[in-house]
Parts: sequence; structure tokens; C-alpha cells
Amino acid sequence: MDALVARVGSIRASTSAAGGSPSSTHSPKRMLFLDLVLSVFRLNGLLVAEGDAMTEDLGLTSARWKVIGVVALSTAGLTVPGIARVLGQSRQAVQRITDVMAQDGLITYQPNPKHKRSVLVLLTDEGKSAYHALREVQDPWAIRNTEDIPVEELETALRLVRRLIQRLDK
Amino acid sequence: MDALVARVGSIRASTSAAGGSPSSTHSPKRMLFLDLVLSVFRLNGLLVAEGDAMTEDLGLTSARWKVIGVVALSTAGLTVPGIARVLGQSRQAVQRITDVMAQDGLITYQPNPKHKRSVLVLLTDEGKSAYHALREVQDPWAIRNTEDIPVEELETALRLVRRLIQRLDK
DNA sequence: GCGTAAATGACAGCATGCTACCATTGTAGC
DNA sequence: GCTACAATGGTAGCATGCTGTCATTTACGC
Repeated sequence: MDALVARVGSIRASTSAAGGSPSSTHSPKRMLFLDLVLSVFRLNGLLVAEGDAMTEDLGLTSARWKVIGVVALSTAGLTVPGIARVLGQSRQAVQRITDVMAQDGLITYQPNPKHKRSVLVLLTDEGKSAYHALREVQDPWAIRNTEDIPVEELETALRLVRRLIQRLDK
Repeated sequence: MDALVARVGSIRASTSAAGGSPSSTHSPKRMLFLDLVLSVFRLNGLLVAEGDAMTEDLGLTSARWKVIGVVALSTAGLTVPGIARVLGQSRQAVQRITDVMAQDGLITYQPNPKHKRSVLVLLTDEGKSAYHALREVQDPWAIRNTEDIPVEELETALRLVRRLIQRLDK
């Protein structure tokens, strides 16, 4: 489906020619940025779809392995708002996912010595094995998708994405 | 909120140390890629939120200005599935957005000489002025967010994102 | 200590995306 | 021309995310 990407690109690129707007600023940077924004939208959708397809045999979804990944890497457990802060999502959205995951036995809520109401989220044994299974498909996937991409390009792109995140998240 | 990004980064970086998994491959590329994936998720959410906030005075949402942008740049109109293909979304999702936009008077459906049922989507006068208003906030926003970023970085990042899109979209 | 602000839980409503399904229209092979 | 396959419209159900609201708990300034 390279044609689609090319199509968006060509449509974008034809903006100045088509002249839909009397705007005078068609700097390369602006075009690059808008292209990048649309591409991030597109890539996000594809990554979610890919992540869902890759882990559906494990009974996971992209929303779930985001939570599992964060919880698995915390040693003492995390609160629901804490997970939300790491993921950059609303605590309500995370709460709903964790509630279902608790029902499914992937995680458990444990009393939090530092807060009477805000309990800690921990992985159950089932959750841990789900995490290991996740790693076993996710790691090869990551390697597969970067084998012919120079490290420098990955670093540059990551740095830029993070800079944009930093700027927008305030 | 750089702390959040740093937190994700540090958590990710501590994977090999924490040793949640016996996986032997902790190559820099794999870590970079997973970091990039999480960052794309994060950036996508921020871009949607920013886009919504930026255009709410215009009565638009991110889903709407995606459609408006695509339709505005087409000369002869586009069918609903056509818009969906350009945006990389399901036609049903686009159809619902366009139906509401038609009710709101932003777009109109016009008979398609090439297809008896698949009508063409065109901007109304109201839709066109919404597009111009969109450009007037979107262009400065794009320029503002790239003024201190080298063109080369933008190009590298865009190239990488497109390469990933190309690979995943098959 | 006290009072106010911030954080959290819980619930509701809404927007956006997906897939599944079926009827209808277009396209292509024969 | 006919038939089979693809594309499209339409509807429905579901998952995920957001904001708003209110009560409760925690944290902080004085």
C-alpha cells in the first residue's frame, strides 16, 4: 500500500500548486512537518493493528500489553494513575483496562502502604507468563523491523519524536 | 512533562538490568525501536489533543480536519472509500464522520457519474471557509513547532516513519 | 494542627476507531 | 450477455480513548 502513502504525499505536495489557500508560506519545513504529522497518525494506526494481531493468540490487545509492559518493569507495583502518567493517558482509561484485566486474572490489586485508597497494580503469575509470551513475539518483531535500518536513523527519529512530545506535553 | 518521557525511557532502559525476561537479545536497535513505538503512541495522542484544541473554535475535531484536508486538496471530489484509502482508515469510520459533517453543512454529497451509489464528497462554502480557517491556525502551528529543528532531522524522521508505514501496511 | 489545593476512585456520556454482516452496484472473465 | 468476484453503502456491536462530575483521601502552606 505504498500507493496510499505516496498519494497523501503527492496531495500534500500539490498544496502549493493547487492553491487551495492564499497562504504565502509554503516553506519546506512546514510541508515536512504536516507530512510527518499525517504519517504519525498513519503509523500509529498500523502499530496498534500490528500489535493487536501479533498478540491476539496470547489474549492480549495493544491496550493491555501497554499496561503489562509498564507494570512488569516496575519492581514495587504502580498505582493506576501512575500507569496513566507513564503512558500519557487519562487515569480513567487505564482504570477501565486494569479492571477488566483484574477480572481476567492478569493483574491483582494490592493494598498500598502509602495510600489508603489508591491500590497497587501487580502482575499475577498468569500476567507474568503473558508478559514473557509477549516478549517472545515482540522482541523478534522489533529486530525484524529494524534489521536494515541504520542505528543513526533510529536515534535521529527517536530524538525528534521525543522533542515534539516534550514540546506538546505542557 | 519531560519526566514522563524520561520515565518511560528509564524503565525501558532498565529492562535488561531488571531482568524480567531471560531473553538474551537486548540489542540497542531493539530498545530503540520499542522506545520509538511507545513514543509514537504518545506523540499520536498529543497531536490529536493538540489538533482538537487548536480547532475547537472552528467547530472542528481532528477527525474532521483530516477529512476536510483531504477533500479540499482534491479537485473533482472523492468518494467515501477514497477518503478512507488516503487516510488509511476503514470506510465505515470515514462514512460516519462525513454523514455528520454533511448534516452540519460542511460537506455535500454529489452524484458520481462513475458510480450510481458511491457519491462524491465536496466541500460546501462553509466547509471551504472552515478549511481556510484551519490553514490559518495550522500553518503557524507547523512553523512554530519546527523553527528550531533542522530540516535534515525532519527529513530523516519522515523517511523512517514512511519506511515503517510501508513495511507494516501490506 | 488547620484549611485549602491536589490526587484518587467511581461513574457517566461521548467521539473515534475497528470488525462483521448483508444488500446493492461495478468489474472482469468466459 | 452471464456469472463470479470486488467494491460500496448501511447498520450494528465492540474496544479504546477523552472529558465532566462528585465524593473521598492525601499533601502542602500557614
